[in-house]
Amino acid sequence: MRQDAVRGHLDGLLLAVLEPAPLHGYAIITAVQQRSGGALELRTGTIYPALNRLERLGLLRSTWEAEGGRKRRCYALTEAGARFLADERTAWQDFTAAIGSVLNPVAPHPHPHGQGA
Amino acid sequence: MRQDAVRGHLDGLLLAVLEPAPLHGYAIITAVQQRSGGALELRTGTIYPALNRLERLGLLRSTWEAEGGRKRRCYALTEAGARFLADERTAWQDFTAAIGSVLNPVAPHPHPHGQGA
DNA sequence: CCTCGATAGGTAGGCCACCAACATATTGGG
DNA sequence: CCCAATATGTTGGTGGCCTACCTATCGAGG
Repeated sequence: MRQDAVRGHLDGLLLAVLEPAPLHGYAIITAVQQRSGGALELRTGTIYPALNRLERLGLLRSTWEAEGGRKRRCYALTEAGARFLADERTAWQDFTAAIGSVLNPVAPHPHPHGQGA
Repeated sequence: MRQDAVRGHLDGLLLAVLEPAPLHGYAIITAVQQRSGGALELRTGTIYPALNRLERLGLLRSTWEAEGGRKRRCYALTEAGARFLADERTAWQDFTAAIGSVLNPVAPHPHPHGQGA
């Protein structure tokens, strides 16, 4: 799959994987990969700027945690983030419905006994 | 809806509306608009370059037709175009499945009485 | 001890598909 | 005559994701 295809839907993906529990960046990548059955492989250059942006927007909140001597930046969904995620889910459904109805239109009456297709 | 959202799916949309019958550019715009229930409004600056590209790729074939004194360039799906459209439909399903499974994961069994999972 | 792969976080620059704006021409109604 | 709708295109800009790169820690193996 073209990785570029996530364009416009990245924010929703990030917020969605953070919904059950906070995660750090590296874990977000693997979570998206696993949830999508390996289809989506986000890059660090993609998610870190996005996570910063989402935090600036108040949709995420990050805290530094120490796992051993290693530092992790853990991202958690805020209430605004949860609301935004709900909107993104609605937008996603509208989007797929729109594209889908063009790509696979409902057949205009296949006509059981007409002078056929 | 962000028009930009069609990014990466435009080719499929164009081929799909040309599947039932050939259309000229202006009619393609209105066809996509109608089929999507008004959600998708493509611009001339979007579709004309795309149509030219698809013709160069051999997925479309165009013919100039005269409606009165007015000239129309009519685009028709080629066999290669029909095959490409089939691939695009498959890719669309894979894409929505991937994003969808991240955005709306199957709930891991709230489970009334088991130590599930 | 040193190296290497996995883990972890991050920046800089490039690409390209789509968009906004513009240009042109015909037809028909007010 | 002028304007809106129909009809086809081009040019330049933008923005979001990717490629490539950099730093650093930890554990395993040589």
